[in-house]
Amino acid sequence: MPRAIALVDCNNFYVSCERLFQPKLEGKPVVVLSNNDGCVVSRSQEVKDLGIKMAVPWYQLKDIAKRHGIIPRSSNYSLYADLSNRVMSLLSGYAPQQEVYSIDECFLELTGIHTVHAELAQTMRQQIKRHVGIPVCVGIGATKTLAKLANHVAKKDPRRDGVCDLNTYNPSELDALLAYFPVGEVWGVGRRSTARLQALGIDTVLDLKRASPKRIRDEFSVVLERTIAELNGIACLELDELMPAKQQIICSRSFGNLVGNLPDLEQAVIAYTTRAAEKLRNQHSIAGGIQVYIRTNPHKERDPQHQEAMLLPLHEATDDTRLLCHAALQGLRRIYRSGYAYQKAGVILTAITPRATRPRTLFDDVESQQRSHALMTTMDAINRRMGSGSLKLLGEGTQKSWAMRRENVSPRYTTEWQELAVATA
DNA sequence: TCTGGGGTCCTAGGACCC
DNA sequence: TCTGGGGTCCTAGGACCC
Repeated sequence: MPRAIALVDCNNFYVSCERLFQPKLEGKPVVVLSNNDGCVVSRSQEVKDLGIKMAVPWYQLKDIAKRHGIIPRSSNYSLYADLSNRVMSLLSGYAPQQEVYSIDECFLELTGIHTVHAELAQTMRQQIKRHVGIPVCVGIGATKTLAKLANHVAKKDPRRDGVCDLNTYNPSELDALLAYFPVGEVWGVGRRSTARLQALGIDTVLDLKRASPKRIRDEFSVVLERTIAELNGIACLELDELMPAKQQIICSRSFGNLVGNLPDLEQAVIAYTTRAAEKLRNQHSIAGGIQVYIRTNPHKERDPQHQEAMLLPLHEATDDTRLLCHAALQGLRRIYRSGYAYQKAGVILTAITPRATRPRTLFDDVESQQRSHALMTTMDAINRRMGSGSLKLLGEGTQKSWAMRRENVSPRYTTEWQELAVATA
């Protein structure tokens, strides 16, 4: 029995979440926008049919949106995360192994499950539709890369009813299918590689499957070499079940309005560092360094441009918001230049290690470490109970001139008491 | 006027060591 | 004129993903 891996992927996930609580959006062209209502990050089928591409800036669509009545929604990540958890939890019951790959998709290990896989996949789809309300498609193949491709087929071809199992194809049927898809559809082949592959005459997925692994490795990378093996049914990528601790934690955001003065940048950097430190403590880690960066808007080519980053090593790894903020602010003050209109700032926690294995040194101030830990634990507990941001450092400020714009936001139906959806059946 | 955010992996090159 | 070689660790940057 061959290896069988399924990829389950939610259809137009964010749009589907919005529709769940606003049925009047059903059948209408809907987009979900990124922070600051900047770019399109999720499109309903109606919008895809209009030829609108992913990640297009919203302001460029104002005309076409008006003509076709496209409805914009600001992104609402707490709602999406909650619905994602429900979908993943249901799917975990279908296989001995599950890898949650992103907010809207997961891999399932179906090898050794002695039912017709396509039927099992239909059962999954129906159960998720009934119990959560989100439509999904399922692709099945001998490797992750083939499962991804199968999912793509399931989504594109309406006759397949949302499921495609490539393991049921014989070799020549499979190759015929692969010859139909352009090489850029393959997982791991991005824009750059697509152009370079085409220059070598590798246009379709089948061309890549038959390409010389050695040549591809020499001219591209080991990553693409592995992709060729995966297309040939040789699994190189295993399922990662437990989410490993993050090796870096990023918190960055574009501002709602451009920011020129240092105090506002400091507020933003404190807010981002606070968020990053919470994530760090959530995974029980400490960070050995923090990088801070700021940049002007690169799209405004005529404006004076400045972008700079600085990595601050900490002489002692920590998860203390105060110490991390202190370092981040030091860095910010050194890279900041007056006279520029900054559009974005961010912090990256690096050199992350588990808190439990923190090395002890002669100079450790154990008592102050314990005090710090107690304070942070209390702060996290209060924020969990009273709502994120209830307790924070003074420097973060309360008048956020830099905060993002969200003009079309829907309520957080499932995670905030005040915004709870009331059943009106 | 208005162009996202958060990650991973790989590679090349520099610093440093013996 | 001649200017080792091999190893490790770290960082920056590229490419990709959703």
